[in-house]
Amino acid sequence: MGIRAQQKERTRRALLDAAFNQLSAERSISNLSLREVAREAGIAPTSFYRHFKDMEELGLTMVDEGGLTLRQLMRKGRQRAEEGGSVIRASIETFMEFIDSNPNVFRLLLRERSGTSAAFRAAVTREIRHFIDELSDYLQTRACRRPDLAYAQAEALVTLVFASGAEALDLNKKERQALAERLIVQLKMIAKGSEALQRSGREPELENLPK
Amino acid sequence: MGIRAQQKERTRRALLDAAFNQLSAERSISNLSLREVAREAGIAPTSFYRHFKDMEELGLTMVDEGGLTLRQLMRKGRQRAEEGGSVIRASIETFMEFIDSNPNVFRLLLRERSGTSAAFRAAVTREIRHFIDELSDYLQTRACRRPDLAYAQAEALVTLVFASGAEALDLNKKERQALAERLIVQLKMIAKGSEALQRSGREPELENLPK
DNA sequence: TCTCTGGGCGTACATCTGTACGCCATTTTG
DNA sequence: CAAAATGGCGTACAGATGTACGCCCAGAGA
Repeated sequence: MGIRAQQKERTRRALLDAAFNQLSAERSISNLSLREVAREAGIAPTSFYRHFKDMEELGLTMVDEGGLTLRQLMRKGRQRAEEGGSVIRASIETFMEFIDSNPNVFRLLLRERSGTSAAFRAAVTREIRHFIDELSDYLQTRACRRPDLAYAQAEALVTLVFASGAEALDLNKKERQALAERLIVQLKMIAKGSEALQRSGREPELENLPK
Repeated sequence: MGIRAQQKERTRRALLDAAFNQLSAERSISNLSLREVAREAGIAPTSFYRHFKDMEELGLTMVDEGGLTLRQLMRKGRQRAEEGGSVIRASIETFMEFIDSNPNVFRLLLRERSGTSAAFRAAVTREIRHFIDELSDYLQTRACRRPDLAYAQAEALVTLVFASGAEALDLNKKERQALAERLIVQLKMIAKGSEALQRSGREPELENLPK
């Protein structure tokens, strides 16, 4: 890569890093200012346009990167889990660690999911659907769930875990512990309930089974 | 009430109405401007301060009113339900009607729950906890759940219903239908799972029962 | 080597924001 | 009836924001 393109990529990163850096509990993408981001990145405000057309474009990139970060982390967590232990429990732990170590990235996803930009909302929704789909596949192959049940179950699991993560953001350690335990109970409910529904739904179809 | 206080209350309402009016899918509380709200309410910008110290204070009032609206509606829905039919199903229907007829109020609650103001987040969380508590009581008295199970179950139900509502905002009628059916399945899972957990948890304590 | 491209800069401008200050007019209070 | 209180207004200001325009100069390409 040319020396020119290299430098360009560098300042682009600087912009993204500056933007991520300015996120906090009190500051979301929509109240970032072009000028302030440029300032922290060490370039003139007008130079911003050499890299992004808009703050909206910057934001979309951030959402994508945030989603990617989370997805990669979960992939690792799943690997770690398959070396022994419950995949679901390992996933939750990984997810909670993510929230703990990247709270602002999680806040980003959380907020933009219901934010004022349809493009952002769609991007986050897409990201979450990835999770649901992967989990749904897992439930189909490992727990032998019917596709529709698997999807509904996966969606419920992800929804509850995500909501717990959101709530955890404002809690202290002790309260988080209680929250986590409640979450486990809720996931168990879903697991047991799904099992029950699967059984009750299967019998009428027995006569139609192949072989 | 004095003629003076009456007029004051009127413009206060005008401010709140103007603010609610400016909410939309693309516009949240945090991008309302004092000047614009005052303009739509028909008063000078500086007169705003005669009613609210801040836009923050206006916002908090809006959150409270939004929560109240929802709570009142759900109360009505529950009454309607007790005249026959499943309370849970009726609650869901009422909730979905609320989202359908007051989408911006729902968006308000949804957004501020993860917004940038701790006070707003707390207010919405308080509002949601009302629901959970009421539902939890219902489950304890009507379905004889243990308190901890009842609370976990109620929380899960509310979380899922709320999440479905949020998702519904961006969907067309057909997609909403599929979403609603999935939601029913998920709520059934939780009901059955909770039942199972209650049974499995009760037996070891049988010998300690009074009487 | 010479030319061209493009990242970065500074200046400049129009627009919007919140809000401090002081005045007026009417209601309320004494 | 006089005095105080108060909702509302207009003016004014300082600061911030996005962005149009034009210049410069280092690297890319011929």
